[in-house]
Amino acid sequence: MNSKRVIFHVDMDAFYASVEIRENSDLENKPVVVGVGPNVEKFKGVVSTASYKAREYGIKAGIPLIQAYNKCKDIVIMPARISYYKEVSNNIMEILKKYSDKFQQISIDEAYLDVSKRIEDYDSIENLVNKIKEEILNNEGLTCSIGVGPNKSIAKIASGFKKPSGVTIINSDKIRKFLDPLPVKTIPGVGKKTKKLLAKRGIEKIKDLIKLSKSDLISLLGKAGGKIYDIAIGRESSEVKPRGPRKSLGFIRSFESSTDDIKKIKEKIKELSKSIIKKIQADDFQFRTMSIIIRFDDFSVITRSNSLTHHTNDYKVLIKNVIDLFDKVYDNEKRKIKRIGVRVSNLTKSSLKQEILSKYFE
DNA sequence: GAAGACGGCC
DNA sequence: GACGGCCCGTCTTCA
Repeated sequence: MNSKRVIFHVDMDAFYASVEIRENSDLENKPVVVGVGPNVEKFKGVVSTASYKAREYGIKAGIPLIQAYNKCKDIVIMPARISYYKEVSNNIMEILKKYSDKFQQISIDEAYLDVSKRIEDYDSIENLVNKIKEEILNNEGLTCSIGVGPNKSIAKIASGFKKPSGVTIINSDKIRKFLDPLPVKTIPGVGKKTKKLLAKRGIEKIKDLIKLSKSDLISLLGKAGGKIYDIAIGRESSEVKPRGPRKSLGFIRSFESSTDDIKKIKEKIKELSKSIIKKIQADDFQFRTMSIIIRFDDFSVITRSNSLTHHTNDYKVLIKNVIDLFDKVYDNEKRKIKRIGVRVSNLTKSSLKQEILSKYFE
């Protein structure tokens, strides 16, 4: 019996920015930034993805566009075209599926491949990695980084180790050598907040982290602590499994400047609701829970939600509930609103019941 | 179970 | 100081 797995994590390099550069060769080697927000031309918004050239100036995902501009006056800002990036993504995911026994898409530009059955030795890993990189480059003109490891977490950390267009292969006997010196932040699930919490206790590297027991970490970080521990000791063992159906769907939009104009806000809520219904119906979903998300100009956020007893995909039902939720909140609020969102959850496929029933009657 | 806050990702 | 989301999933809390 050989239960040793070989997992690939494939991660596209600066995906959105790379697609834009592919579409326009003038942008090559320029500090390109894909921006999202209410008016990216006027620097109202944030960086979604920065090209590697832009990163040399300290520009990275999440920072305000105006900050990015201040770091480099030559930046080229491209508004995000998510639906187009999704098309490109689909092409890439089809390539990756072909080369895997089990496949799991994680996000628009990331996936896990379980390739255990296709691998006999180190050389065959290298061959497979190169084949995948080559096909993506030839077909789509894009580069990716690939991490290889005995489990998903190590593969993921490895793919981020050398970028862009990197390949990092971690054999089972090199796990400690690889993980020990890495900062805790490289562990998936450890963000700014967890990093800070650990730093207070002098824990900065993964080798510091594994000095604690699993129960120490759980009492410190809650349930997440257990997962983080397993990853740190190299024993995370979750399966590569196909992505399930989505659990929620929402749209969120910022105003160019904060507003308390109720009419304008409700107009936006209707717009967002309409988009949701359109998408929900196209994908043949129904929902049972509806939420609004409000961000005020002081950056505080509140969400309010409401569940029905049955599923629906009706616009009227959504808009009524969502406007009610908004009215309830905004009655006693004087703060201006910067961003508003609508979200539906508790989704089911409309046709699912029929499918199950028809199976019984076959 | 429902609701709401929160964290992480590109 | 500036500030997103064709952004979602999960954790926590309370009933």
